[in-house]
Amino acid sequence: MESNEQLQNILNAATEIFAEKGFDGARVDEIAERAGVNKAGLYYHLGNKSDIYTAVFHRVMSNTINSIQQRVARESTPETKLRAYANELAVNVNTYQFVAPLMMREIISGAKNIPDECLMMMMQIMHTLKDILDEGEREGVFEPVNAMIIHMLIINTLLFYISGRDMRERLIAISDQQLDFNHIQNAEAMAEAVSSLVLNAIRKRDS
Amino acid sequence: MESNEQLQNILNAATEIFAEKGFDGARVDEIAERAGVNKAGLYYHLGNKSDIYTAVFHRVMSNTINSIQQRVARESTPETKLRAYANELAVNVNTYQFVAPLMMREIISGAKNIPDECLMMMMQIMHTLKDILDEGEREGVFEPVNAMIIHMLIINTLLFYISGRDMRERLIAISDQQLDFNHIQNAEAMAEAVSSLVLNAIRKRDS
Amino acid sequence: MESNEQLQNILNAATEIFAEKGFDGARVDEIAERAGVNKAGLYYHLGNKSDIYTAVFHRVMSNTINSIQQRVARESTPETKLRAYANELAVNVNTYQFVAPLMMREIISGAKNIPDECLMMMMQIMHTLKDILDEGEREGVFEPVNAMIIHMLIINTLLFYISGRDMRERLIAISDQQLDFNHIQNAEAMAEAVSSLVLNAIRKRDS
Amino acid sequence: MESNEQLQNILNAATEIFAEKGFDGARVDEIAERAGVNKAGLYYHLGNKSDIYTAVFHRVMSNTINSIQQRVARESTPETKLRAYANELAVNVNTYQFVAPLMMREIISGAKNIPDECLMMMMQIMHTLKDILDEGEREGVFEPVNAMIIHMLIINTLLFYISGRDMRERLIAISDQQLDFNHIQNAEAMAEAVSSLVLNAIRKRDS
DNA sequence: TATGAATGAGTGTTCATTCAT
DNA sequence: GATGAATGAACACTCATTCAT
Repeated sequence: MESNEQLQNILNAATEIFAEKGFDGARVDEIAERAGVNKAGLYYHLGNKSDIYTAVFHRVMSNTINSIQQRVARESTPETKLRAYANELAVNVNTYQFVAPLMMREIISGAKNIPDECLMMMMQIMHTLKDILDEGEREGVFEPVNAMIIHMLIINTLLFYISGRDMRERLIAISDQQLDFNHIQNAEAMAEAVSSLVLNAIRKRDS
Repeated sequence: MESNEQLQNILNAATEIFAEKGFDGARVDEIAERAGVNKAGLYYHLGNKSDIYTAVFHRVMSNTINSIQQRVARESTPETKLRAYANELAVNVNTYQFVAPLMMREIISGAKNIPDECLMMMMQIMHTLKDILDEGEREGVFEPVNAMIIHMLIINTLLFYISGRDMRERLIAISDQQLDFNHIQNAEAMAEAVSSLVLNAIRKRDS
Repeated sequence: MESNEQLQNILNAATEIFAEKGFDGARVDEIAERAGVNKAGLYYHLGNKSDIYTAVFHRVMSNTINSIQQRVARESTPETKLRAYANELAVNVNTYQFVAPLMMREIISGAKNIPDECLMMMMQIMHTLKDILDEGEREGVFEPVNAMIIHMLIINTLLFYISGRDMRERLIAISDQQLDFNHIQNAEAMAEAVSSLVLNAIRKRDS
Repeated sequence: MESNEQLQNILNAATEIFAEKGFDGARVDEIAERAGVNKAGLYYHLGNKSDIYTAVFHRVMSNTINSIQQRVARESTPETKLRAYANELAVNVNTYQFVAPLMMREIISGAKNIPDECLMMMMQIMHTLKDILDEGEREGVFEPVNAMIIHMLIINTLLFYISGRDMRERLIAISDQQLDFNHIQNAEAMAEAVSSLVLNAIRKRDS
C-alpha cells in the first residue's frame, strides 16, 4: 500500500495549504513540494486542483461528522447529547486546525468549489443537532426552538473561535492596554460556555 | 472633485470584487474594468493590489463602526443599546453585502492582509459591545459575563447568516425534503433572535 | 503468437491516431488506451513515439505498394495498367482512410519523421507509374511525357480527394446555395475521371 | 503605428512557424521569440494560440485570393484567364512558401482549426475557377466539365509541388541513380504544364 | 494625468518517458 | 513480460506591475 501512503501524503499537504491560503491562494507546486511528490503525481493520483480540493474537503467533513455522530450516540439525555455535540466539535476543530478555515471559506464562497456530495455532508451536521433538539422537545426538557439559530450559534462560534486565533494574537500584540476581555482558555471551554448559554436559553423552566 | 469621483468608482468596484472572490481570487484587471478606469490608473491613484485592498477594508470598517456607534448612542438603557447594536450591525451587513465576506475572510486569514490601523477598527466594535455590557452590569441589570463570548455570538452569527446565504440556497436546492428548519426571514430577524437569546441568558433575574 | 496480436493492436490504434491528429497531435497515452495495452508496453514492444510512427508508416506504405504492384501486373496494355494503377490506389486510399492523411502529412513536413527506408517505399510508387508510361511510349501509344507531373496529377488528386472529405462536408454545411459543383461520387469515380483526363492528354493521336 | 508593426511581426513569425510545424507542433514560446516580443504580448495582441492561428490563416488566404482575382480580372479570354489563374497561384504559393503548407494542413485536418469565415475564403478560390470554366463553356471554347476535378488538379498539384520540395530533395539525396524523372524547374513551370494539360483536355475541338 | 503596450515571474496542466515490482 | 506509479521538462496561459508617450 505504498501508493496509498503517497496519496495520504498528498491529501495531508493539500489540506494544510488549502486551509491556510484558501483555494485561490493555494499553489499546486507548494502542495507537491510539501507532500514530497512530483507535481505531475498530483494529477496522476487526484486530478486537477479542483479535484484535489474536493478530495480534501470530503475527507475532512467525513471525519468530522463521524466523530460527532459517534460521540453523540454514546450519550443518553438531550442535554448531555447537546454538550457532547458541542464538545466533540470543539475537540475536532481544535485538534485539526484546518477544519475551521476549510468550512468557513467554503461557506463564504457560496460552496462554489464543492460538489453536491460534499454539501450533503455539511447538512448532516445540522441534522444531527436538529435530532437532539427534537428529542429534547418531545421529552419536554427543551422549549420549542429554531434549530437553525442554535446551529449557527454553536458551529459558527466555534469555527470563528478557532479561525480567529491568529487575529486575536495580533490584536493583543498591538493593543497597549491588555485586552480587558476575559480570555476563553481553549476551544473546549468555548464549547462549554456556548452550550451552557444555549441550554440556559432553551431549557424548559418549571412555570 | 472629478478625481475623487474616480477614486470612489475604483473603491466601489474593488470592494465588490474583493468581497466576492477574496484577495487572491480578485484580479486587478477586473477591478479596473468594473471601475471603468485604465489599469495603470489604479496604481496611480491607490498603489498596488495590497494598497487597494487596505483602502477598501478601511472604508468599509469605518462606515460600519460609525453607524453602529451613532445608533447605540441614541439609546438609553443597556438592553435597548444591545438590541440596537445587533440590529444596526444587521442592517449594515445586510445593506452592504460585501461587509460580511470582507470581515470573515480577514478573520480566517489571520488579518494578514491589513495594517494595524485597520485592526484597531475591528477592535472598536468589540469595545462598543463591552461598554454596553459593563454598563448593564454596573446598573445591575446584566449578570457578569464574558464579553468575548457575547461578541462572538452576535457578530459571528450575523456575519455567517449573511455570508452563508448562497450556500443555504444551494442546500435547499439539492435537498429533496424541504429543509425542515424554520427559516429566519432576514438579517434583522436574526439579530432580533440572537439579541433575545443573549438577553435571556445574561439578564439578571430576581432571585 | 499472442505477442504478435498485441503488436498488431498497437499498430492499428497508432495508425488511426497518427492519421487523425498527426505526429505532434497524437498522444502516446491515447494510443495505449485504444490499443488496450499498458503505456509502458508500447515502449517495450516498439520503442518511443518516433519508433511507433515509423512502424506505422512502414506498414501502411508496404501494403499500399504491394497491392498496387500486384494489380498492375495483372493488366496487359499500358492504358489498362494506368487505369488499374489509379483505381487500385483509389480503392486502397478509400478502404484505409488513414493512408491519405499519413502520406500527405509526411510530404508536407518534408519527410522529417521517417527514415530512409520508408522514403524509398514512396519512391517505388513513382517508379511503378514511370514504368507504365515508358512502356506506353515505347509501344507508341503514349506521347513522351513528364512522369513527375502525371504522378502528381494522379496521386495528389486522390490523396486530396480523400483527405478533403471532412472539409468538403463543412463547406457544404455552411454554404447557403448548394455547391453547384457536380460532386464526384467516390474515390473510384475520381480515379476514373483523372485517368481519363490524363489519358486524353497523353494518348498519341493519329496525325 | 508602432503597435501595428509589432502585430505584423507577430503575424509574420506565427505564419512561418505554423506553416513549418502545424498547429500542434508550433510552440507559442517560439513564435514570441521569433517575433521579438514577450510571450504575454501575443495574448495581449491576438488572444490565444487558436486566435493567433486564425489571424494568420485569414491574412494568408485573403492575400492569396486578392492577388488571384485581380490577376484574372486583367485577362480577357477564358483560356488566358485559366492560365493566369494557375500562374498567379503558382507565383503566390512560390513567393510565400507558407501558403501551401498552411492550406494543406488545414485540408487534411478537416478545417477543424478555422472558423467559418476562413472557410468561405477557401471557397472563393473555387468559385473564381468555376466562373472561368462557365464562361468558356458559354462561349463554346471549353467542353462541359466537372469544375471540382479541374480545381483539384490545379490547386492540389501546385500545393503539393511546393510542399513536397523538401521531400523531393531528400529523395534525390538518397537515390543512387539520378532520379530519371525530368524535373520541373519551378512552380511557374508546373503551373504552365498543368494548365496546358488541362486545356488540352477540356478545349473544344472542331469536329 | 491618462492610457495602450509591454513583461517577468509565475500557474495549472500535460506529456513522453522511465522505473520498480 | 506486464503494470501502476512516478517524474522532468515543457506547455499554454495569466497576472501584478511598469513603461513610454
